[in-house]
Amino acid sequence: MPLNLRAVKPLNETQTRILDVAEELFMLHGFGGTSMRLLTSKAEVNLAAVNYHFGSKDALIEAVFRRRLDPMNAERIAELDRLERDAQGKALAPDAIVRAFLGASLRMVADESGGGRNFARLLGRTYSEPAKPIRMTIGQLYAGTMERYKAAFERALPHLPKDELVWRMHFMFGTLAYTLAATDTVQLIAGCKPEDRYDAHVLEDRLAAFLTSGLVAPLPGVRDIKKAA
Amino acid sequence: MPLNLRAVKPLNETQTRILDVAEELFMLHGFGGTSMRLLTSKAEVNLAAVNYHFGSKDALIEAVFRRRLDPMNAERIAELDRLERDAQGKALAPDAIVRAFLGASLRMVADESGGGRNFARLLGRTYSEPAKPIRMTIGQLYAGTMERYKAAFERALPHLPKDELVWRMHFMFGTLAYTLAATDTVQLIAGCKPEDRYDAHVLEDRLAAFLTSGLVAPLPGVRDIKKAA
DNA sequence: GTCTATATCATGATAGAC
DNA sequence: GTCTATCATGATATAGAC
Repeated sequence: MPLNLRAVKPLNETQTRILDVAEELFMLHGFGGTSMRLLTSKAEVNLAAVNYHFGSKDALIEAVFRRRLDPMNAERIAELDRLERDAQGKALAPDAIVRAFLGASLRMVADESGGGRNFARLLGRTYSEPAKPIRMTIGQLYAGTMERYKAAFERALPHLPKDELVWRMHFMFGTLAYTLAATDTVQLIAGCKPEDRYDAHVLEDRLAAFLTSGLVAPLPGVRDIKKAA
Repeated sequence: MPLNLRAVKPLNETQTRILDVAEELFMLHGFGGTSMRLLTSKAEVNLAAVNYHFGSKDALIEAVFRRRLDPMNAERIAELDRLERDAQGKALAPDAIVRAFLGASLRMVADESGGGRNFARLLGRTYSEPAKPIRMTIGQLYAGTMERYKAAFERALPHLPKDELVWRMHFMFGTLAYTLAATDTVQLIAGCKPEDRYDAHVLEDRLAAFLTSGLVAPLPGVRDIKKAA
């Protein structure tokens, strides 16, 4: 699936309904597990409508991601821009960078309408999607954002070797992905009060405390020092 | 798929070959994306062999997991037993518990033969598997181990509220799952030296440093204190 | 036990009437 | 734009010869 760089076209009501149902069913059953028959019947559109409006199932998958991911990454970049402007050339605090990165995802989890929440879970799951074209499409949508955040972290953590930073950012993505993918499960296990279950602020505090500590952790001992020598 | 509590039967060569190919193809293409035709032709067994030896595709999936997960969890429990015996009643260090938990997974990544490595990636991916029966099967195979580790962490981190601990353990699983699932990717990105790419010790040091810091992190500030009040 | 051949069904996509 | 009908394909599972 080649990456489509065009801006997302305005959508009519049928297209919106298809996208909404698609992100719910993809989240529940995966891409392969969601048939066009189920999708179109749930969306109350004709079986042929997906092919008419999007061209193919693969193109529909891409449209589902681009509808939310493009604005989400724009938010992340804008937030980093804002922080760097305010810092007037000083390096940012790691905690601030982490929160800037988390914010856009967690606001999506908190989305009252339900659509954003479905997408957040779908997105978390897709980091470990088996189908390579899908992983690559998502990867390309993220590439620019990743470079910006990596540069910010390098300035904030100058003592950290580059490869260690890459690993730690990877760990951070994993934590976030898994949290998005399984939000409902943990919240049940942890016995959250119902009103807090989708409170983005509480979740952001928990994640930021854990991740910031991990990112700024002292370097691993003997074995790594031996490597560095 | 109801959980099968029988011990895994000894396997003949055909069954072993089917399981080996299955874990590779499931890792590469997912469960739904792997057809019995591809699987049996790659394993050089007859199309009917899977149904003859395992009963169905779903039963094969369960067999793939039980073959490796049962011994892996036994290792984790044994390691915790050993640590607690040596500590003679004192609470364990968080770092030691983390390493005990990681060890079994990372030895699997380091498995020279390749089979264990395939399984590790498959396992990482399966934490966010859409199909609920599969998630539940895996969850049940883990349940006992989880309880033991949770109890150990509670003793090691007595100041940590229970629900915060559950979240942080969840974050830990996410990091590990994502690392297992995407091991090849990061190691390429991070530019590891080829000889270190599957060095379980180096990876354990990196993960343990990150995760231990996250687990023992100071509690999140204002908003969480407000909640506790 | 192994294999061939096949039954049965569901899928994604499309042609063509309206 | 929407719908019905249908095609070609590939899936799991099994019956029955050897």
